[in-house]
Amino acid sequence: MPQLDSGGGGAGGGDDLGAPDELLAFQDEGEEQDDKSRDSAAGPERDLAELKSSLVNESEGAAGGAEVPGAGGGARGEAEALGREHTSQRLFPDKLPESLEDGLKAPECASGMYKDTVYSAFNLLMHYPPPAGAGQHPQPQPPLHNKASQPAHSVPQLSPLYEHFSSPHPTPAPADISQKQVHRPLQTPDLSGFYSLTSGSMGQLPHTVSWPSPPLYPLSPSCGYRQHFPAPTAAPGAPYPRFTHPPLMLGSGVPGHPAAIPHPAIVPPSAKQELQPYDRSLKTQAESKVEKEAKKPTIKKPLNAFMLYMKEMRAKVIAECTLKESAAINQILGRRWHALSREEQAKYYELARKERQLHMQLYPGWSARDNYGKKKRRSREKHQESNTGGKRNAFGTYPEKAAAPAPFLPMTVL
DNA sequence: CAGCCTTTGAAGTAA
DNA sequence: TTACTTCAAAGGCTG
Repeated sequence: MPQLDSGGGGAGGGDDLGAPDELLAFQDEGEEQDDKSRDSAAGPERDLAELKSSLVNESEGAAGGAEVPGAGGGARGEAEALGREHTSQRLFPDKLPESLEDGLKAPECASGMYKDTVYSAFNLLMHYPPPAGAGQHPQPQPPLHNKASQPAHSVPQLSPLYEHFSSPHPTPAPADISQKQVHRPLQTPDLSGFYSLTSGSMGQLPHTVSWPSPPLYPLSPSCGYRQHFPAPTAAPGAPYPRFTHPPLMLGSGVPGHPAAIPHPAIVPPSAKQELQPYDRSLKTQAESKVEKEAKKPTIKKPLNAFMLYMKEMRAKVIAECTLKESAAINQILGRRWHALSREEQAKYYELARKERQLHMQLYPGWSARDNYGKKKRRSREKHQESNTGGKRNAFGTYPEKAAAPAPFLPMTVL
């Protein structure tokens, strides 16, 4: 389990999933609760569009610890400022305007959501499936995860890794995987099995997770409020919650095997990068080398706890709040994230930790640095603006606007 | 159509 | 060690 409550535990090496914030985020449970009730008291009648626009306006003006005006926003912000030491400078408590939350409480938002649970991803992980091709490996290694309840011969179930690693894009053939990915410890049955997936072939296997007992939900049907209410009304014994996964492919994952599929985190280069034969003939060797490099599929960063949470909850928020803009959804999810109980968050931290572990095993030579510069960056002006304008720094705090704007120069400008 | 927005966390770089 | 940047997901929006 994550070292969330140990206080001093943190030094777990690379495996330490306890980020600084991880602990701090839990420090004001009570305040959060209070916060929720206050939130709940806010009127649900506001128009969502208005809320969205107010979100923009307030986000722009909310830096520097200024209270965002809004229905009850001041009191809420105050409470959070008092209760959360690490977020005392943060924008997020105020960033999502009360109005937006209000809007999310609109009737269409309270339509019986949360019959699912945030537990799903974590529990799935806890039930990592034994790989279909596990038996084919000569040197079975100890499983990464507790699979006590999983019969080794059963049809592989999806792990959460599948969930978020599965890509809508066709997966490149293993042979295309760069040398780097390569040391992939494919002798590890667990891992090979985990990633022997292809999104294209998984569609027919919706996955349902069974739950011993329905938990209570910390979140209310309206967006972002904690309200313990009985969960799901699903019939006893029925799968709970239903957690549908991307389809699963039953390939072996063994290199060279026809069904072997690389890690879903591997993103094939855009087809646009493919060269026409004519063009190719014109390329110099050096250029070809560059092209070849460019063709290497990108190994994505493993998702962190919040990303996993977002991935799981996004659809619910979208359905519940009829929102589609990710920026707004992410704000809601950010609030919900902080509203989660310690235990609930811990599950995602644990899940993320396992993700990282698995990722490390799959791509021993991979570094986050590998992907640096692969995304187009914002302009320097944007960076400076955001750095002085309320965007959080590396520690999750938000610099005061009044603070002397230390001239910031990006490390690299591509 | 590439990049922005927006969130948190992990990991990288620079000083 | 500290301070900061970049990337991870996602989908509407924008220039």
